[in-house]
Formats: sequence, C-alpha cells, structure tokens
Amino acid sequence: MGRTSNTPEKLKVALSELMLEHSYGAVTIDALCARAGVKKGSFYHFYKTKSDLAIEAFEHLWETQGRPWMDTAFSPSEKPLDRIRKWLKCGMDHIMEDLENHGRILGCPFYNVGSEISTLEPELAIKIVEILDLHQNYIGSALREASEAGLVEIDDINAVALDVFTLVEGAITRARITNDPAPLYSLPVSIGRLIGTDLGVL
Amino acid sequence: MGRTSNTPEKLKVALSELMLEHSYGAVTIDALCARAGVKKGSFYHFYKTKSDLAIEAFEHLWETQGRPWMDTAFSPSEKPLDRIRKWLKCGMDHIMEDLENHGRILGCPFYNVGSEISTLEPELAIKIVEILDLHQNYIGSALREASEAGLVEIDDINAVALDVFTLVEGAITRARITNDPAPLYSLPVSIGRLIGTDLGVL
DNA sequence: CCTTTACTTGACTAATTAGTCAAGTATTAA
DNA sequence: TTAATACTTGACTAATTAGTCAAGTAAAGG
Repeated sequence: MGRTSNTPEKLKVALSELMLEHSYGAVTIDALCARAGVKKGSFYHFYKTKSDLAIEAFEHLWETQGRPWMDTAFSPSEKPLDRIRKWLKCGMDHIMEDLENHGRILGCPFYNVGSEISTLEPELAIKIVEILDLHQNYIGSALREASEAGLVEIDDINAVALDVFTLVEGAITRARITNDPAPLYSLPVSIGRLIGTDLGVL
Repeated sequence: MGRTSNTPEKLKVALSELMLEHSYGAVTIDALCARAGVKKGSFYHFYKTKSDLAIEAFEHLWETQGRPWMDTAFSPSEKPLDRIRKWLKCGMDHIMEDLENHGRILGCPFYNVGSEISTLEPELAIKIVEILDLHQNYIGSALREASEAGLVEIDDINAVALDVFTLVEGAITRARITNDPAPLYSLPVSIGRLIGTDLGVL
C-alpha cells in the first residue's frame, strides 16, 4: 500500500556518480539530492546517513556495472588468458569513455573511496573490501584454469591474482591522479611478467 | 623585524598527520589548528586556504621524510638491487610502526590524497604528481644501474620503474583499505617478476 | 471508489565550519 | 632602549550543511 518510488535508485546512482567525479567527502546531502532530482526530506525518509546510502550505492554499482562487466569479460566461453585480455580491454575502453565525457580519468570507485574512507567509515570499508575481493576472485579463477591447462606456471595463484589486481588498481589510481591514461598502456606487458606469459597487445 | 614563528611548520606537520589519519577533505581548519596548537587567526595570517597549506605540507613531507628515506635506501654505496630491497624494507617497517602506533595502516599520503583531490584541487595535484615522479626516478635509476651491470635485462627501464612503483603503491593502498598488511608481503617476489630477478626475502 | 499509507515537499532549526578583524604581544634590528 | 612590525588572540559574522517536521499528495489494494 501507499505509493512506490524509485528515489532510492536515483540517490544511489547520483551518489555513485558524484563520488567518482569529486570524492566521497565532498558530496553534500544537498548536492546529492540536487543531482538525483529529489528533495532532502526524501533522502532522510529512506536513509539515516550518507554512509548508509553509500553502502547500498556500492552494492548497486557492483550489481549493475561491476558484475556484468566481469561476467562478460570472464565468460567461460573465452580461453582463460583471453578473459584477462578482455577484462583489460573493457576497462580501458570504459576509462577512455570517462575521459571523453568528463575530460577526466575517474578511476575505480572502490579503490578511490576505499582509501579515502577506510579510517572514517568502517562499515562502508567492509562493503568495499567485499567487492574488491569479488573482483580478485575472477582473476584467480582464470589463472587457476590457465594453470590447469598448462598455459602458465604459477605456484601461489591467489598471490599472483592479488598482484595482477593490485597492479591494475595502482595504475588506474595513478591515471586518476595525473589525469593521464599513460600508466595503463603497459599493463598487458607488465601483467604478462607477473603471470609469466606475454599477453600481447589488446 | 617583528617576531618570528614556527607556526607554519606546526601547521604543515599537523595537516600531514591529519590527512593521513583521516582524509584531506575531513580535516577542518578548526581541527587543524587544534592539532597544531595554534589559533585560527594564525592560520589565516600565513595561508589563504587549506589547499595552499597542503601544497607546502607535501613539500615539507617530501623534504623531511620522503627524500631522506629515499636517499638512504637508494644510496650508491649499496648494490642497485639491494637499494630496492632496502627501500621495501624501510617502507614496510614504517608501515608496521603506523600500525602499532595508530592501530591502522595509513599508507602513502601522496597516493591517498592524490586520488582524493585530483578532480578538486588541480594545483595540489600538480605538486603531488611532481613528488610521485621523484620517487619513481629513484627506482628508475637503480634499475638502470642494475641493467648496465648486467644484473637484470630490461628493455624499457622507465616503464618497468613505473610498474614497480605502481605495484607498490597499489599494494599499500589496498593495505590501507583493508587495514591489513597482507598485500605487502608478496611484494619482493612480485617485483622480482616485474624486473626479471627474484629479490628474495627482505 | 475510497481508504490506507508510503512517499513528497518546503519551510524550518540547529550545528558546524569558514573566514574576519581590531587589539594586544613579543621579538627583531637599529 | 625603543620603534617598527610580524605574529597572536579571542570574539565576532557569515555561510554552508545537516537534520527535522507537519502538511500534502498519489498510488496500491480492497
């Protein structure tokens, strides 16, 4: 009973965008509501704090963007190493789209906001870590398959998956800081070194 | 003439600490002055904005901590690859000290704040990029020497130096987000893969 | 159709934060 | 010693931001 509403969705999208365009802390409730096209009372009808909304916003971001992207790239229909190539390619394309649309490299919301809020918003940090781990598992499972197929020789697959993901996130963060995609270009070669097989050009 | 003052220094130190403990945006002028033991009027006597102070704070941080650390680690008296080992060792020690003193992994101020403010404070971002480049040059020059000494075989030394630095920064950032030093342990091995020579245990 | 109720709105208060300033103080350098 | 002045202070204003609420609206479900 009573009316229904897509206000929560609008707020999640607005916060996701604003966090990435500026920073988590720089997003005021007023600016958030303005972007969402919603009045402040509505925000407080659904959420107690910005942090509460952020947790849902990150879940939403993962479900609507992260997971679909990862599922596509890491589809079992591709050969294991091709999955990693496809992942890098899609990520790169997405970053270049941001650059065209915003004139900025926006980077990864999970890493950006994670490092910003880790000492301030423990519950939000937990959610972010959860999602980072999900990403990493995709890489781990591709490497495991590649290893089983004899395409690579890796002792500690989880450690290498972490390295690969860490290098990529580090490069994306650097790209955001410098607003320059240059640090991303060498990733296929560098990841090749980490896993012991050149990934070639994307 | 007139009195002298160490207020600017106290403010730089206070901001450096608070940025790392919380975030750049979360530091209010009031909190900053309280930490520095200084009244707000004094802050405005010396600086126009927090961003102005931050630029000097980062310079100060580099001169008093970053550069001495890098100069010690990358001393020409060490063999080129030992310099990288020493750099990692010192960094690791420093991070573990933070963990003991604050109960937190605080990470790298340049990377943390850089990714937070890159879309908001262009001049501050420029200063941060400048300092990141300085760090990277130390690695590049050690690798160049190692290469000339035949200790490693690397085509594009600058690219590999970037990779090494990026991997380390990515790992430190992850450690901050998760408040767990685990991502750092594998760095010597992983960097070994990037440069083509195992660095062994620190 | 009509009742119930979830949602919306705008106008409000309270709290925080930024920024100003005139008066006072301490130190330098002549 | 003292005059000049750089720095300090606390009390102030202004602006921003968070958060509240009573009254109104619209849709779901009977």
